Amino acid sequence: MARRRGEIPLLIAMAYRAMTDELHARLDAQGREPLRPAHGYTFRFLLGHDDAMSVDLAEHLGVTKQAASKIVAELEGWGYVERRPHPHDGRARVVGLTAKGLAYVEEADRMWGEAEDRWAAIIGEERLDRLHDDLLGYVEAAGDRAALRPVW
Amino acid sequence: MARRRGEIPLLIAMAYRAMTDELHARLDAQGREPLRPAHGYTFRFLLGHDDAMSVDLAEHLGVTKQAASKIVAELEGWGYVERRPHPHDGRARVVGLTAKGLAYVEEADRMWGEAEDRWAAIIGEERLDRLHDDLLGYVEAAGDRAALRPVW
DNA sequence: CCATAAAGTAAACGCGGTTGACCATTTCGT
DNA sequence: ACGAAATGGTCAACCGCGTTTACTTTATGG
Repeated sequence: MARRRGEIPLLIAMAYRAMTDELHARLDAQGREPLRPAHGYTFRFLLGHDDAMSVDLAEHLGVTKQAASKIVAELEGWGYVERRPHPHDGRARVVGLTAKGLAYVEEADRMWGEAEDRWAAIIGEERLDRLHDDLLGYVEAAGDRAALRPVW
Repeated sequence: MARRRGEIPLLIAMAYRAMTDELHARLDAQGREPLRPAHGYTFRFLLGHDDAMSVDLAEHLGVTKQAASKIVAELEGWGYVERRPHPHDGRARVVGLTAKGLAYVEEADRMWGEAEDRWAAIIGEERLDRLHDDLLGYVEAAGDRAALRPVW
């Protein structure tokens, strides 16, 4: 297919939009709390950082520590995360996923997996593998810029 | 490379984030008005819809007509778009890009093109072509869900 | 030790969207 | 053709979610 220069970023934006749309439609149908992308990104961050503090989350999401603190408080109220005192630092609190939070991530992964399957049905598994590698190549080259965080 | 199921959507999110980040950093450096992604999406929509009304833009962006109207008013104030009375409908106003608006889209396309070039340097032109086709395949299958609009 | 930095909290504000009410014009049903 | 409903647009009030500003408490390092 002919490719106009500069078209790929637009396609990425559209694909991203379509996929998140689909996920959130399914989440709504489950009658969950109104989770936003920032919440999902929070869960993923906590998964990979065992003794994370609010301030670490703030840096990862690219927001102020107050905003991160609000997000954590909200998620704590819903039972997705919990805060414990930091073992060595009296000022700090450690944020961690609860069983409910972990279950959400697994559920989301299943849904993303299904989206992938539908994609695979269109272009095939091998091309999906290459797509994965190509995306990974770009993301790794982008470094910190490619953090998993909200767009605006 | 090994691929975890459900990983691709996350990579798309990261790639999207990295690319928009890069574009907006460049726009800031140009000393432009503080254009947001919704503005860019507005320009693209106007490009493809010659006699669009605010209400059409609202539907495209997935916001209320009041919000779309605010966006148009703001862009009009900055000189990127103009509003003219609708030829056949006394209630309506037709929104169109000005020369400045058109120039912005061309500038953005150049920047996206450069982002593509850097990507091509990593994975090669042929793979970029396939990436384009694969993304297009997904986006076309997603239909209306894959509109070019903000994510949340 | 004491000055500075760092984690967290609280309150006021601001931006960008929605909701609700309304006007003017157009379209539709009978 | 005429009245009712629908449509494009605007205005004002509100609200969610982030920032700014200010402060408290605990660590850290000359």
